[in-house]
Amino acid sequence: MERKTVPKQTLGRLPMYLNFLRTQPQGENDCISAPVIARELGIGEVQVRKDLHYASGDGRPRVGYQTAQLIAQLEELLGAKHPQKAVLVGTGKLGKALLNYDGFLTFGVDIAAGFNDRPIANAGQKPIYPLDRFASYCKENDIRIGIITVPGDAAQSICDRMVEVGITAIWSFSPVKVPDGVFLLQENLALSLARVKTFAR
Amino acid sequence: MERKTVPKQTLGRLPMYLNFLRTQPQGENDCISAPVIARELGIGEVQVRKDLHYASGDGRPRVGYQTAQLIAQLEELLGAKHPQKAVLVGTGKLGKALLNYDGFLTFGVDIAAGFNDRPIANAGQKPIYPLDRFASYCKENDIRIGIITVPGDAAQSICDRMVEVGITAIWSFSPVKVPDGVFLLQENLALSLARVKTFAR
DNA sequence: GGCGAATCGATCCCGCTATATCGATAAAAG
DNA sequence: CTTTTATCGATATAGCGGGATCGATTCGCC
Repeated sequence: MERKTVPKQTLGRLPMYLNFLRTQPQGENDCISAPVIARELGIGEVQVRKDLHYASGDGRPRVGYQTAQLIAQLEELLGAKHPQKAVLVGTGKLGKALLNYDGFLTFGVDIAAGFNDRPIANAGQKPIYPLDRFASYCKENDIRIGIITVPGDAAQSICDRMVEVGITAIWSFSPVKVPDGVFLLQENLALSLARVKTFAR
Repeated sequence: MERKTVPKQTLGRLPMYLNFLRTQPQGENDCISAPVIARELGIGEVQVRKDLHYASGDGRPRVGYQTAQLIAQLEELLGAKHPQKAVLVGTGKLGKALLNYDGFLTFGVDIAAGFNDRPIANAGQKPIYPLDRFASYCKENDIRIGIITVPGDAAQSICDRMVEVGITAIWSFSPVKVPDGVFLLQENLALSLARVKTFAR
């Protein structure tokens, strides 16, 4: 199983498979087939096979893939066993919610610290530092992942600072733009809700 | 300007344009051109024209688009002109963050009230009611949109109650199942962050 | 009024992704 | 042992989105 370039879209779906598989009952040698996964997740059957082929490559006809093995392979490909540290800037309600959510670790991301322009007490376990320690902290800890949960007008400047200290993947809840070479997942909660609205009858 | 199917990717960028345009100074007849927008947002110039064409269709050569008119057209396309009420259940950190976020109104959704199983003070403007008033409130206000921000184990029962009172579109941050005829947008923040991580080098 | 510059909208092309199809294979059934 | 069936992996096809190009149009300037 050598490095073939995994399509971006596929890369985006792999965590979904992993998440689904983990919720499946697994006996010792339980197997699961692509059609089943496809039906559960509402994806095309062929699509699933193609995606999984990037991670596994050994499914058996008539039975599918060994669940436990497939999970392991997905975790390997996604690096879930090698957690990476992330920082979060903007510890308002949303920021705190993310900071204290413990579900990220199961996908190999550890939000190591939060930052805020004003000192704020944190009810949870993660430390919250003032913003002036941001750059030094990121460099010392070799941070590559940044999360932006500040109000819109401050987002871009935070984003720029992140890029400056070497962060290469950003998850932002406010609109920002990044230079080439930096990955950006733009979350738009308002738009999501707007989409929900269009289906309300 | 009649119905053409707007590509999903485009739909994702439209709020970005709207947001940007709203931050622009607008005199009476100020205009803005696609190349300018493209430069500001870091998008291809042609891309911008194509996207805007779905909403507007009347830009003038050498000047561009009338800013105010373009904003209005984008708002129209995004449905911001016909606000609809929604309810939110689960006023933890995430729930409160959404409840007090004022960006939803600009896209045509008004979260009218929050609900919680235990009485909780709200720092913001929106009321938070105990859960036993949920059904009556929804029926009295003809609510069609529900937001679920409760912990995973309680989500399904909340979801069922929503369906029961006539809610037809649900935005959930915990995994739930809905019957046919009810639209569900399943949000999974852990998955999103996992996706971000796969791009961090 | 005519010329040049800038921008729009339309068309074309390319690459990527999704879907459909097909042969191969392994388990199950008879 | 043979047949049937479900599933895999590979290949072919189609559709969509992104980028480039081009003629058309309008404003500024002479």
